[in-house]
Amino acid sequence: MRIDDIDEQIVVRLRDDGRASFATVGAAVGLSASAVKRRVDRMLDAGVITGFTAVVDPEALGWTTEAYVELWCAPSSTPAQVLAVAARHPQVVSAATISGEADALVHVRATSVHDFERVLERIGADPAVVRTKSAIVLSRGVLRT
Amino acid sequence: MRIDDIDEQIVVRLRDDGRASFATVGAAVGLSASAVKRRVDRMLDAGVITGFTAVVDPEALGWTTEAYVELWCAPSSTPAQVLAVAARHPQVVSAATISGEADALVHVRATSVHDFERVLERIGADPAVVRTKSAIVLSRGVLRT
DNA sequence: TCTGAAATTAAGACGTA
DNA sequence: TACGTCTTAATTTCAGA
Repeated sequence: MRIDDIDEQIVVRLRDDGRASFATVGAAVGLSASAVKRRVDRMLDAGVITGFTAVVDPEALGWTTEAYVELWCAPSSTPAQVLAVAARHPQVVSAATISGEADALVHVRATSVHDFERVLERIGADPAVVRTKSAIVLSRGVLRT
Repeated sequence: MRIDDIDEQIVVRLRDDGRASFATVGAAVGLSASAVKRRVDRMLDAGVITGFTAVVDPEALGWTTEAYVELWCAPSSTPAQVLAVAARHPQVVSAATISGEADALVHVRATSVHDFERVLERIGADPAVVRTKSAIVLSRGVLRT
């Protein structure tokens, strides 16, 4: 899909405030509300904008423990299978196969260190996973997801 | 702040659709639109809900290269300083200090491998950073951020 | 792309339990 | 304190130019 300059400006405004009215966005980018809506609908259809969401403070909801886990997978299993293993747990925020020593990197948010330990055990217990190596997050710098 | 069961349900709905109307959310959780609005406003004030945003497909906007970079920082510098270094680059999606061997882990999105190399060089050139070790993302599994 | 009208929604005031 | 209802202003949505 073709994204022009105005589309990008619209995306920037909507990332900044996902509930901004089309009229407000239009005023900022120099279009009418309906023109903005049509562009947004088009980007939603094309998958450029996946959707809208509320940004929540994990700590406030009790997700106080955060960690990154490197995964080594068995020779007989594919990294894709390992990702599937990770995705089964609701504590897994993201998972990706990577270059380098480990095969995959998993981002986990748990309600406690104990909760994290449980997830780690379950992931490690899967036959597709040979070894794990985890690093607990001490403090957050940026989070621009 | 006290979050009750209904608040959590509201958060779930708004995470699923950040532009859902208060009436729609209310119908789902058994409240009137104004009651939902009051609760959402309260959660916004309390910082439980940080805001609303459009979820964008990075690939569609040209951010095709993704990587994780481990950082080792100089003895004279604090991990917090290292995070600040990372945060200066718009390509840095997130940064956190971690336990384990490395001092920090940085999540980067760049427009190309070349673009990523440039960021990596700049971060590595900072006096607070002693060493970096990066892993390029090969494929994404989940991304529930 | 804009305009304009109809339907929907947001936002706030008011009364109640 | 928290809820629902009601009212008004703003917004969305879709038609047509």
